[in-house]
Amino acid sequence: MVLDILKKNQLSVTEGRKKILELFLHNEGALAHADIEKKTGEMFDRVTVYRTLNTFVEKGIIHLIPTTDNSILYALCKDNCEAGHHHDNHVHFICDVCNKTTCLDEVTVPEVKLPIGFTPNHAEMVVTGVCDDCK
Amino acid sequence: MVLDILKKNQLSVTEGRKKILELFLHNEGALAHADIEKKTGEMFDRVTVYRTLNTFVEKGIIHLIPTTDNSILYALCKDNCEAGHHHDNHVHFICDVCNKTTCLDEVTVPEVKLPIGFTPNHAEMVVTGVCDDCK
DNA sequence: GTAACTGCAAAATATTTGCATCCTT
DNA sequence: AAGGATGCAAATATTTTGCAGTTAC
Repeated sequence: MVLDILKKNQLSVTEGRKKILELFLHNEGALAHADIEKKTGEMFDRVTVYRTLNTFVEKGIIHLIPTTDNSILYALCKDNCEAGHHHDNHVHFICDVCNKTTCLDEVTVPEVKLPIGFTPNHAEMVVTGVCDDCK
Repeated sequence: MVLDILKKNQLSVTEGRKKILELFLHNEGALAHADIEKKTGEMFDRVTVYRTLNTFVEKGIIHLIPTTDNSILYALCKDNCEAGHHHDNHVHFICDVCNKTTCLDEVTVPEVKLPIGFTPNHAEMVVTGVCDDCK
């Protein structure tokens, strides 16, 4: 699985990439850079984590989730993402209690009617509240 | 106008707060910390800008706009915001060309049906594309 | 006069870059 | 073997904190 994804994206298979990609595959929900550092411990250099995450975003393996604090959240993209162009228009849910972010893959971002003159390209939606685990 | 807002929120009227609030009032769209520093020049200490923005957010004078890069964008709240609880559920638009962020006050965030177990509290929506100025 | 706000210095944190070395193909 | 990925060091950028001095009310 991990190998398939890396190869499909023409990335050489290294320990760091394998490990970080596994984290995303096993960990339902989104991860921040800090989460990944915590989960990988002393395994890799901090810089490697930065570079790996950037590479994954560029290739369309993971995508960015909008946040209001100044943090960057990453989550796995579903099948139909291509490099540089994502089609992941599903809603993201951030739990106020456990702070975990979940991709609601089955909930698509609704269309909205924009004022005259505005041409939409991509829409993101984030809902906060209480998640299934914390209810 | 500026004075009214500050007094209504029980904030003492200082040069920094007046100036920064004016920036938001005159500058349609959203501002990042860096924008404000640029526009105020050497007027205030960098730390004062940080503290002022935090104060404004706490009081509900401005609100945070979700972004996918790790930056914090601030925009004026409309009338019905209270300290600690915003009712600004309008859509934000970020232009791919000029990069300006606009509050689409007349476009409200649509409701979405969440999976069972999830209880919504607040929803944010960001649309990217080409704005009225750049079309 | 007192409480609150500011500026400065410094610490803590986060991110980027260059380069030599190592690993993948 | 060659190109790409990594680790380390260091430069940059960002944000927070403490404290003394100043200002608003």
